[in-house]
Amino acid sequence: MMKDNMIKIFKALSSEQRLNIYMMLYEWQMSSNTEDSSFRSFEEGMEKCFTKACCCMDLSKSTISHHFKELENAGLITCTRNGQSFNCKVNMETVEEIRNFLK
Amino acid sequence: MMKDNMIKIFKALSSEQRLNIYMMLYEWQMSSNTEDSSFRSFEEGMEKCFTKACCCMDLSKSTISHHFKELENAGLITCTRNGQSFNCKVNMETVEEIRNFLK
DNA sequence: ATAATGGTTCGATGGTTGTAGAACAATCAA
DNA sequence: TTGATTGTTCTACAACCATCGAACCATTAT
Repeated sequence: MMKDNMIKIFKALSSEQRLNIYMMLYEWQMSSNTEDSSFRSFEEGMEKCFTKACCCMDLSKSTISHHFKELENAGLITCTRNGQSFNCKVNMETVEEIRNFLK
Repeated sequence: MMKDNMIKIFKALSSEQRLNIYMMLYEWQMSSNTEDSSFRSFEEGMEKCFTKACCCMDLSKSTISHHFKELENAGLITCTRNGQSFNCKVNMETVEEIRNFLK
């Protein structure tokens, strides 16, 4: 993993709000994997995570949109449009690369 | 590990210069462990790392001092005064805690 | 005592970032 | 078609941050 990427990643996780979003996504993803989600493949990712995030957090839509883009740009999550909203999934490979970077 | 600590840590590592310093310290520490350092205990840490950092980086002393403090404040390194200069060591426990935070 | 060395602290400054709101675009429902 | 829902983009602003130089403090050497 290039150093510049690591900087982007650390920067993305260094904002309280972004870390909140990331942790929420992480936990939603974990729990949705054990719940009844047999109709939805893992690849599709969590549904309506933007909307859910907006409900949980006291921030404007534009700000939350901005934060999602930062997380995506850092490679921490991947978002795929699905009609009006989008689905989103945490990139476990990136998490693993951070762990490796830290020896 | 508290979330607030993680934010501090990520913030500390999200600056290019600070990440440079941290990586230098890390590598100095690793190499000094395998070299002839039989007279110096591990606990004492790397000697004159501030001076060494000043030589390697094109930044003013005050800026480098500031960055060292940020790394120390985040718990990533520990500095102990030794006369005029100080010794410094990377906190491996903190690295391990980041790895654990990332599942 | 005086000077030199190694870091720290302070104040200023320019750049970056987090945030909101308004206007917009795209999709869906009636 | 019209209106509602979901999210994006733009502009603006305040807060924060990286950086420097100067003045400073503490330790060591002369």
